[in-house]
Amino acid sequence: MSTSSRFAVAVHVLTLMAWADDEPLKSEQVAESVKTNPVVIRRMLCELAESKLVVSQTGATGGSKLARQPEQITLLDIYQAVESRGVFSLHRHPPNRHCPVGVNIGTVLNQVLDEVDSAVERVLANITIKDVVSRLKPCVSTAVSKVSKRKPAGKEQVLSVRNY
Amino acid sequence: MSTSSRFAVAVHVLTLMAWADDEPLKSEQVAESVKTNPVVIRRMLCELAESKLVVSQTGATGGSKLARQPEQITLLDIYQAVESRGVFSLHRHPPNRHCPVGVNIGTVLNQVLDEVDSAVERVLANITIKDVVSRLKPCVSTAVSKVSKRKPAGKEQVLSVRNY
DNA sequence: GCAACTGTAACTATATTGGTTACAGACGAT
DNA sequence: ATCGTCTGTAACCAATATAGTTACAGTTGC
Repeated sequence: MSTSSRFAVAVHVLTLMAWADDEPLKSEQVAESVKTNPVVIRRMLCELAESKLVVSQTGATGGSKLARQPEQITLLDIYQAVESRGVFSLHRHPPNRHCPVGVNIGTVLNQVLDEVDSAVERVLANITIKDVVSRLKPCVSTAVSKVSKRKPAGKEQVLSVRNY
Repeated sequence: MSTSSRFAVAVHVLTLMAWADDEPLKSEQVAESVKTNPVVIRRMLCELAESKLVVSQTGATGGSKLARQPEQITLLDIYQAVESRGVFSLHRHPPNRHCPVGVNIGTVLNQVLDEVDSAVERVLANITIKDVVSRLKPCVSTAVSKVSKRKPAGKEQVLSVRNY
């Protein structure tokens, strides 16, 4: 699966706005944090605006901010706004209609893929942008303050294979 | 997300083999059902063989068949064999390390993506190739036999938006 | 030995995403 | 009113991933 980073970037963008706390952000500023081109950000902001997750203002002193409170925006909202398709796809071209498996495998696969999508959506529906900001803050406090309030790191927490 | 059809095709292939019931299938035959090139199938069969899901024999009268019973092969096995990466990706390039959000959003996103992957895996782990074959058979019986044994279709079952 | 397979490399074609340039239109400041 | 600074959007290019194709060496049964 060649997954896109659209969801990751969208969460990043909305988190920035929650962080900025109602102060409108310019696409330039957002792009700087995401390290990409402002146009890429504006494109994504348009999609997010269509889904009523952000509001933008044109003109000088313009910018974008959240359309709702951070606790009222779930990751599912974001996922549906920027990831058009489900987690998996079916065959690029339909299989052989004259094969008993080929003619019906699509139906069964669709059932499976729907189950998978539902599972994904259940997870994402339970996390809000406010949650993301909360999860972010402990990291930031250790990064910013000299005297960390966190427990002095017993076992190093390995988060994931996925890395930058 | 540009999802690949690798998982769908792999399930299709293993379902064919379960259907064939221990009779080795040639890549040519499989390709005909999937409607693709035999080499594409052989490539996939190599991956599936590495994960010990199928066994192949070279030479004349060669072919491939399941390495285990259909009820001992889960869709998770297949998923892990052919889809290297998780459901989502992080940013293509790491975000700005000098931004409090940018520097730590990856950590939080990894947590979320791990939760999503786990949810997907829980679903797939509970479906075997035997289940797929079972789900397939009612469709085939209606397609093949003139007199369907199924209830005379009250409400048409809408399965999914996803279609061929 | 021969015919029919698999395994695999090398290449092309296609699709999707991300990045870039360019510019029209909105809007606040002066 | 016009000017500078934004957004919105089109058009295009680059990078990447997958699928499809051709070709051929190696294996195996007859």
